[in-house]
Parts: sequence; C-alpha cells; structure tokens
Amino acid sequence: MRFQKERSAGFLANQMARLFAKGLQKRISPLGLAPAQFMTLLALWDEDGLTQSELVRRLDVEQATMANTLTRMERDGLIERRSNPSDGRSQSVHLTEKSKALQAPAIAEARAQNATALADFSDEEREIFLVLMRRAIAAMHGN
Amino acid sequence: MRFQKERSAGFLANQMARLFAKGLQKRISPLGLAPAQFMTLLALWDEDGLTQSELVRRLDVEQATMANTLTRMERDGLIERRSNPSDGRSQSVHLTEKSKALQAPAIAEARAQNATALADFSDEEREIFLVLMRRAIAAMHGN
DNA sequence: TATCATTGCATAGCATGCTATTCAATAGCT
DNA sequence: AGCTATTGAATAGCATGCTATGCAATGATA
Repeated sequence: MRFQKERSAGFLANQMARLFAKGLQKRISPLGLAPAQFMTLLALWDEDGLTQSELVRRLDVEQATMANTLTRMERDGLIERRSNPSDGRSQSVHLTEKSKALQAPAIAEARAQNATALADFSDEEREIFLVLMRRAIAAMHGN
Repeated sequence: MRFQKERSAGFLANQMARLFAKGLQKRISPLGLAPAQFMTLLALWDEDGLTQSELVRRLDVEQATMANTLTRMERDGLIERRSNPSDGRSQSVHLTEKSKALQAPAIAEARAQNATALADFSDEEREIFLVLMRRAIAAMHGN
C-alpha cells in the first residue's frame, strides 16, 4: 500500500531531469544560454532555417512552448525569424552570428554535464541506460 | 563534433520526465490533483504534520518551490498550515479529510503510470533502470 | 544583555511546459 | 468561385522550478 518514491521510475525521472537541467544551466548560462534555448539551437546547428513546426516535431514540445522559446531567443539575439515568401503562415528560423559562435563551447558544456552524470557508469551501462530511457519514452508516447 | 540528442542522457531524461508528468497529470487531474501536489501528499501520507523545511528535504526541491506548491494546495483544500507554538517561525502542514481520501486512488494512478512506462521491461530491466537513475542522481547531487 | 548568525518562510521575477483558444493563410472540394 | 478543413503561429492562463531577496523569530556569543 505504501508508495516508495525511491522505487518509482516517474519520481526518479523527475528528479534526474531537474538535476540535469540545473547542471546544464550552471554551465551554459555564462554563455548567455538557457537549457531550452540550447536544445533549440542543437536542431538549428544541425539544419539552419527550419520552421517553427519543424522544430516542434524535432524537439517534441508543444507548439506554444516553442513559440515562447523562440520569442525569448529572438529577444536575446540568438535567432532571426524570416517570413516565407511561398507560404504566408510560416516563418523560417535562422541562426545569428552570435548563436553560430556558441556551437562548440555550448556542446562542450553539455557533454561535460552528461559525463558528470554518468561518471561512474561503464560503457555498457551507458548504452543500457540510453536504451532503457528510449524504450520508456516510446512506451509513453501517445498515452 | 555533431551532438546527437538521441544519445544524450540529459536530453532523454528531460523528454522522459515530461512524458511521465504529462501522463500522471492526465490520470490524477480528475481527482483534483496536480503532479507536484501528489508528490507532496506522498510525503504527508507517510507522515502527517511535517514542516515545510522537512518537506523540502524529503522531496529535494527548493524552499521557494515548496512554499508555492503548499500555497496552491491550501487554496485547493488539500492541506492546512498550523502554527507551531514552540517555534514562531515554523508551521506544520496537515492533511485534510479531502486529501486523506485521495491516497488510495492517487497512488493507484501513479502506479499505473509507472507500469505504462515500463510495460515492456523485464523485472531485471526495471531494477537496473532504477539503480542507474539513482546513480546518475547521486553523481549530480551537489554539482 | 546587546549583537550577530542562523533558520523558516514568503515574495518577486523569470524560464519552461502544458492546455485551450484564436486568427490568418492555404488547400481541397463541390 | 465559394465553403470548409487544415495548417502555422500567437496569446492567455496556469503549474513547476529556480535564483535572489527580504524579514521575522531564534540561537549563540562576546
């Protein structure tokens, strides 16, 4: 009948995600970046000029969340929105010189955070961990 | 040089935690509960009358976060705050009849959400998954 | 006892996320 | 062409979290 938090995957997932976010924030805030901005930049560094809806698909957040994140990124000079001549509804999102320059240092910090979290994992444990997380994500998708 | 989100523990942890929260919210919102309220109630069902600072220690969130959560819970009739006669600074947090009645159904929903996420895991995989999450959490604590 | 440090909470301000709603542009049909 | 459905985005409103401050009650100490 008792519910033990320490044995609840959801409870642990929440706590772990908060620690990842907090650690990443501490590392990249000196670069002028916030975690969600970094995630968005990851997609744009991979392919510049995506539309908002494409970003939503790739990062798997709600459209409203992405709209707000993009507004803050534009405010901070990390992206530019350009209207699409062939479709008056959509805009393409483009990197600025500022955000292009942040790619290498920001990615280094993210890798460092992952390394800290998995410091005492063996290579095999890391693989297993990623696989299990992907399976849990897949099982919850849609539900 | 490329950073693959699908191979980043932090990215997957964030996505997984959001899916857990979304699923739990859908399950317990009919009970009039939100996820953070449920987490807080878990501690109080285990031991009623804790102080705010004790709740902070048990749930590992910042004090300000807990203060706001408790304010919303009081607004929703889930808790009562009672002043402590022996220490004018602290208050003890008490369950109400309403929140006492929610224990069994809310815990059932949380278990169901965990079961959904780990549906295709073997017993051994579940154990490993919990152990690995606890180790990642421990590695990030403090840092 | 007067002063300083600690402790327990509240508040302000902000980032992320979500749901719900609205609006305009485009696509598809009849 | 005209009507409807879909699509791309913005906005409102709220919950959770965090950091940074402020403040009052207590404790500790010179």
